[in-house]
Amino acid sequence: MNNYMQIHKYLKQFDIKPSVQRTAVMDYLMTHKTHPTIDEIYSTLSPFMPTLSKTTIYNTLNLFVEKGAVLHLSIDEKNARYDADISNHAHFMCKRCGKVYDLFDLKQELFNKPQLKNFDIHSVEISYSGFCGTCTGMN
Amino acid sequence: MNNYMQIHKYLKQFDIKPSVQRTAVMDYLMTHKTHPTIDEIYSTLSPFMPTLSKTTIYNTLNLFVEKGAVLHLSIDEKNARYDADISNHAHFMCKRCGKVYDLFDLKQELFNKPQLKNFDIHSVEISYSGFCGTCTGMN
DNA sequence: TTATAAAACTATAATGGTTACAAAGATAAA
DNA sequence: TTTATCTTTGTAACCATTATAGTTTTATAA
Ligand SMILES: [Mn+2]
Ligand SMILES: [Mn+2]
Ligand SMILES: [Zn+2]
Ligand SMILES: [Zn+2]
Repeated sequence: MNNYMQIHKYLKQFDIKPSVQRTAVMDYLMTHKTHPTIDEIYSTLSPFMPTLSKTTIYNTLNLFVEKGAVLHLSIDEKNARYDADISNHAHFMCKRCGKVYDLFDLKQELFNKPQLKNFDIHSVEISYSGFCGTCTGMN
Repeated sequence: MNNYMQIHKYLKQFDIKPSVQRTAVMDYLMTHKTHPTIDEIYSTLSPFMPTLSKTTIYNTLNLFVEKGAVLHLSIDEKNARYDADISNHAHFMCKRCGKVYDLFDLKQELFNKPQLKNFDIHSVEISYSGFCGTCTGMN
């Protein structure tokens, strides 16, 4: 209940009207920091909201990204992934298990490069890929 | 002629048999440093090779990427883009005109980060997006 | 409250880039 | 030349995403 209030407040900060569906999606993103796909979000929420449509998940996430409330990640070639952590940080995707990991925050330096002088930068994405420690037995 | 010899040599370095089609695609990539899409490559080559199939362009580029002879860029959400420059460098894509620009080489530092200790890194991609100088009249 | 308009949601169809598949063609070995 | 292997080709299938149109919900105001 308190949680819903917080999410409503958060959505309003980005000029997003907090419908039931939107609140549920944002709630999911905030409590699952796994950079989920549309299908993962839909599959989890659908049993609790039987009339939920996958199109709504698409619409909702497109709106969130447009309003700047969540990040869209291109690191996974197969499916778009979404991140409620809108800070600038790098990601790693494991090609074996498919998990997407947070790595480190991007330094301001990356935005001050002289080569960027004539570009109006809207966003930056740093994507590593390879095998994670769990998959290689490295840790 | 000399050019073909060079391309053949280059392909063989990556263990790729230099067929006519493969040679033409690599030639295209080397002389057009625009990070082209499959369609751009196909549209340009097709008139000169009437029997050319778009599937061959797909097969060829998948092979090149697999063998490490070219880079696959994910910066463009709509279409895959390819780069014969296999050095580690950052890219910018203009959301208005669609051009993909080379920016700067990635520093070794990006591979030595302590947060990467437990990851087996195969590749890194740094993608900026926004508006380019030509589109904003900035230059 | 009731009427009306706007916004959001839903189901389905369409789109389009990419891959799967099987047949035809080219190359290399025997 | 025969045979096997590799490459190319055309078509069909796949599948994530978007477009569309109808329905439901929410907001506005009479
Ligand atoms: Mn993240
Ligand atoms: Mn490049
Ligand atoms: Zn893994
Ligand atoms: Zn531009």
